[in-house]
Amino acid sequence: MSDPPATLARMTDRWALAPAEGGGVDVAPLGPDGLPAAPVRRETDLAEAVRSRPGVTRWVWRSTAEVYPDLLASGVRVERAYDIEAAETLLLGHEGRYGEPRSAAAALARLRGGPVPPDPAQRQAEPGAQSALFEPHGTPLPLPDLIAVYAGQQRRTDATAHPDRMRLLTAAESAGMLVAAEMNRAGLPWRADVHRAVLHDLLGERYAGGGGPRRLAELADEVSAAFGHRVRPDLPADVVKAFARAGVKVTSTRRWEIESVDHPAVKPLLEYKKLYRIWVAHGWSWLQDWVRDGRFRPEFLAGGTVTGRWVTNGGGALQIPKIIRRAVVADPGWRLVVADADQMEPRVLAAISRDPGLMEVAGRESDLYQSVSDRAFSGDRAQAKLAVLGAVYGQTSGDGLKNLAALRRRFPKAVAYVDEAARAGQEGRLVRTWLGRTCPPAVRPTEDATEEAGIPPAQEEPGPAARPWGPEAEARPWVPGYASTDARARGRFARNFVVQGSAADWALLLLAALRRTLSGMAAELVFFQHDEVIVHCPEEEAATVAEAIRQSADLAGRLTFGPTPVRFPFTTAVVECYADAK
DNA sequence: AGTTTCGGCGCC
DNA sequence: AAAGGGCGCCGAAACT
Repeated sequence: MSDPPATLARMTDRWALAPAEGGGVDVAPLGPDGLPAAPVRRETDLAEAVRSRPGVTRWVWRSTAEVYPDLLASGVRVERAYDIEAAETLLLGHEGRYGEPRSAAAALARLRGGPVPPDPAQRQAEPGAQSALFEPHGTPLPLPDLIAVYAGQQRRTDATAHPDRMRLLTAAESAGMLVAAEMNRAGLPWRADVHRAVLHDLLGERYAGGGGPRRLAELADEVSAAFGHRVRPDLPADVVKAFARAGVKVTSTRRWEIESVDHPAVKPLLEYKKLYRIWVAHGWSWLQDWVRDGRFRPEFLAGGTVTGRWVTNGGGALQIPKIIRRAVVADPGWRLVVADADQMEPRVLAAISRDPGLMEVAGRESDLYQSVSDRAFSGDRAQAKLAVLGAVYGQTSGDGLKNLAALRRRFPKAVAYVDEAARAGQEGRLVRTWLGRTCPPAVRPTEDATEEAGIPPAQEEPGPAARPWGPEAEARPWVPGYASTDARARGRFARNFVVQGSAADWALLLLAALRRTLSGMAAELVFFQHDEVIVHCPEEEAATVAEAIRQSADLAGRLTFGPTPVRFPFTTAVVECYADAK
């Protein structure tokens, strides 16, 4: 290594990086304007290029998923990154251009005025899924082109209503992608033997009658006996028919509907459904598929949803049943620090709406739902919680409405905030999180579906009134009133979006802060689920980690929402087993 | 026979 | 009592 790179690294903290053909890598330092401060250098080894420049505080690259796993495999971590394609997705959304191709190559084409290439991965996505997912190894760009896109993004960021927030958002999303890649590498400690013991305890021997577990076979027999004839409890149609023969009308076999039925088959049936679920979703074959060498390795995808929440690929990592968490056990001498944000959504609502009453309540660390109920629900905590969640989710009937009225009297600005989001969503206007992540005004069908339905590829404004979309739009033309269900659904989506999405903004900042604090330690982030993190660390680091989480939460609150009295307390447990955390 | 959708339920 | 947001996963059913 010659020494100019190291020198430059001290002068300028941002460098751009792009893998080059033949396993090499191009790097260049960036000036304050986002343009190269020195000529592009071709180097032979990606990891060495990064490792030899410890002074770089932010690496600008096309795609974290393209570059970072290789770096981690070489034992190299970076302090910060800027993910150009993640930023492009956020910027396009903010500009009301959801659905335009988001690749760096597309961004370059828009910059240069050439034909815009479609995103290859987008075509395969689910209709309307709007996944932020990209093939990690999409079209690479030469570094000078990539830098041009980056500089353009800086200008577009500056042009937003709140450039500081947008910068924070792109930085936070990029940090999330670093964390996700690191968590994917670490894996969640998982004791297969404990998992098997739990399964045996619940389900009996793996192979018994009919090839399934013994306990399921027994329960199926009990269900059949209760009906007086053979019924397969895993077939909804079978069960509905059996109830009908017994003189009980049910329209589905959903738990809440079956629960109220008075019939001897109900009890074994519900038990069967509970255990069947464990068996198919987290049973022996799941264990075989997803757990290796004492680790469960799902693939975390930051920015996998439009609200900014993450998703996982494989193994249902964000839906691990409580009972199965028994198998998540720290390594010998290590601990799990499990931290769960307390009443995150109403606290976020307080922070974004600036409702004086709700901010005051959320300014305390004590149970927020209890405080709300003391003020508006005569101490009935359960009602208060339902009312708050109903306001956030857009409940439209039942006791929720009555409770919503009570909530509105005491916390008018908070309810007005989500009401306005819902109205904007219904009317097809843009709705944003606090940091500027933008809700798609309407979900657009894929190009294929659009062509089939004879709908022109949407260029037009979303329209003053929400219009139906997709194949059924042709079959059922929109008339006022008729499609209100769709418009209302979009209203509910938008209502929830501002809260869930702003909460996701905050959670990303939390992760970023926590990651930085942990960087010199043996501790590793191993799990993240919306408002909950797990850090795996040596026993002696546990107290430090717990404190780091608390401080990171405070910092994230201040960074995300600016000066606010709202607090974001965590319930933190230091345990050997995840199941013991609650 | 292979692919997509549905039903139900797990998590937040 | 019964219902509102976001996801993923599985087998069965429905389809091509």
